[in-house]
Amino acid sequence: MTRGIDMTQDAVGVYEPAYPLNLDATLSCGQLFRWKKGENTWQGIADGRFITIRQKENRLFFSGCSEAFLVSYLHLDSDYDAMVSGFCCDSHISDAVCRTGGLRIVRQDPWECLISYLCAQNANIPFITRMIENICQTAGEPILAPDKTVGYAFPTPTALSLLTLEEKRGCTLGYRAPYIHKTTAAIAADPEWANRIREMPFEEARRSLMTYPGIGPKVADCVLLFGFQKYESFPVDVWIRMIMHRLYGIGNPAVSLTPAEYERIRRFAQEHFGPYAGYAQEFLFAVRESYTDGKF
DNA sequence: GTATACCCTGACTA
DNA sequence: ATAGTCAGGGTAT
Repeated sequence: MTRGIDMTQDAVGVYEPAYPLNLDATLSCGQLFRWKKGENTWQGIADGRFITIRQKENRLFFSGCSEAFLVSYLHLDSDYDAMVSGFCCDSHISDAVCRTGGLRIVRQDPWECLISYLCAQNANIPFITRMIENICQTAGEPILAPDKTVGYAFPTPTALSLLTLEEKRGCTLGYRAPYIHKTTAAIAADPEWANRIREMPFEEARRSLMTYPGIGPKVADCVLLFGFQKYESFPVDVWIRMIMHRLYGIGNPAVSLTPAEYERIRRFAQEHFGPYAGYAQEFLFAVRESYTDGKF
């Protein structure tokens, strides 16, 4: 601003993170669904704006957002080494951290995060991406990128609540459509929902999220971790269960993931890794391909 | 409390 | 080519 440059629009900014960051790992690890990588540059829509980010050595070249937003979004305002050393309590997790150094849990918008992970149940990443894109095109505001291509912001709760159930089904949401329909209606009528949950202790926030239709333990844990920065959250999917069994002998991947089983695994992880268990989970997930050979 | 069928789509197999 | 199978999280019974 001081030099007449509008850093909130398409001017380019440069930022040198004070703590380690691996942008590729951060944006491609499956926590986000609206970023794609071009030549060397990541493009995405967040906070209702087109944003580009490129990492070169220890510098970030970005456009479309303020430096303050970038730092907050990528969680670059916290001491990485202090955080990571808190849960690097054994050789398995230390190995995963070394192999994916600089992975960050992005601060997502709670509302977008909640709907995204409601879509994510019983789906893979390409499918989830399609569902979210359909939602944005159907109910989101169009956004013109600097290169004149048109994208769509994630819709507000009100905008999404105005779609009929059938219009939501048209977004290839399948049986998730009624869940999203009801949950959206509840949230559109209750603007304070996120502030309330943010203030709650972890278990209470978790129970509160699980009262919304279609939100069970897994989706709730993802929303707490990615949308509310409750880093003790430890979402357990089939990958994490398999890894936890292999590395720590906890749980039994041969049977279906029952609620009791889910509970056992997450309690163990929260106890074992501590207040940043969710970060440990992301590192383990990031190296999951190492454990695909053989069966358990 | 716990097990099971079902919801829907896409990817894979026969 | 097309039918059948399966993965995946939440819910109702």
